[in-house]
Amino acid sequence: MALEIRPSQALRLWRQVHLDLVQDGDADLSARQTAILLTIYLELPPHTVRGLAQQLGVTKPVITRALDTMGKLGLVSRKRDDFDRRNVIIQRTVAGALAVERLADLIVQRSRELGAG
Amino acid sequence: MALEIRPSQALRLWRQVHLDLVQDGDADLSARQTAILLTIYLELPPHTVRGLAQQLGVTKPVITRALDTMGKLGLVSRKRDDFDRRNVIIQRTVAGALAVERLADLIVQRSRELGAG
DNA sequence: CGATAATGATACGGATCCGAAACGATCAGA
DNA sequence: TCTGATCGTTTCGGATCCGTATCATTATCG
Repeated sequence: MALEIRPSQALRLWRQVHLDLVQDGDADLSARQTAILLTIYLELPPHTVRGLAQQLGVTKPVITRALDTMGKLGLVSRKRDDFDRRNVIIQRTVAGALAVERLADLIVQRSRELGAG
Repeated sequence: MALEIRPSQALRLWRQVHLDLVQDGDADLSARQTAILLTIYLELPPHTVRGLAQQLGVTKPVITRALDTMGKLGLVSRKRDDFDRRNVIIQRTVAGALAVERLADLIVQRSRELGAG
């Protein structure tokens, strides 16, 4: 079930999708923000600041700031953990789910357009 | 010759490669910088500031700044066009070619590890 | 020559991000 | 209770980036 892709195809796919993301006018996320967003939407909850920091190998303030930014964009939301009020649970949103879905469709579409390369 | 990939696979690939890029410690490039870098290394030269700005749909200072940053990282270099000294020709470098090659290998490797998803 | 156009770089104010350190709030255990 | 650990946030100085506007240099053409 492994995906068969050649290096030149991989690069063209990577370039084209990034071009689309830049041109779509949506606030383009940094690599870190992208990794955080997709981790939240692909991995099993619950997600915490500390957990995300560990998975990404970055410090906690990086996560806090990324959540601030993506929260303003409506891509994620935060909620105190009622069982341990030190924790913050990061939650998905409708807008975030839609954005992730759009990204998936974009990658799929651009990969279909790849030639033999 | 189209690449068969499902949305969930696309997202897992996107996430994993971004995780790798963040963790590799290399200065992670923005979406714009990535698009610029790959355009320089995939499209036929010569590349100019103006041409890149048009292809990306951004303003010229964005390109100038990105070239400053990537120049410091050794990923690209600049050279005056001797036939029209208003132009600046953006050139590839050995370090840049290596970085692009590493990115390609990373994508290929991670795509091989995808399950049926 | 002189006027106009084109190119890439720079100045500017504002926004964002970084890592390190410190902080307040909360929990756990003696 | 109270001491220490844990959690997420905030602060700090410094760096980067943004878009707009402007700049110096160079080319083009009358």
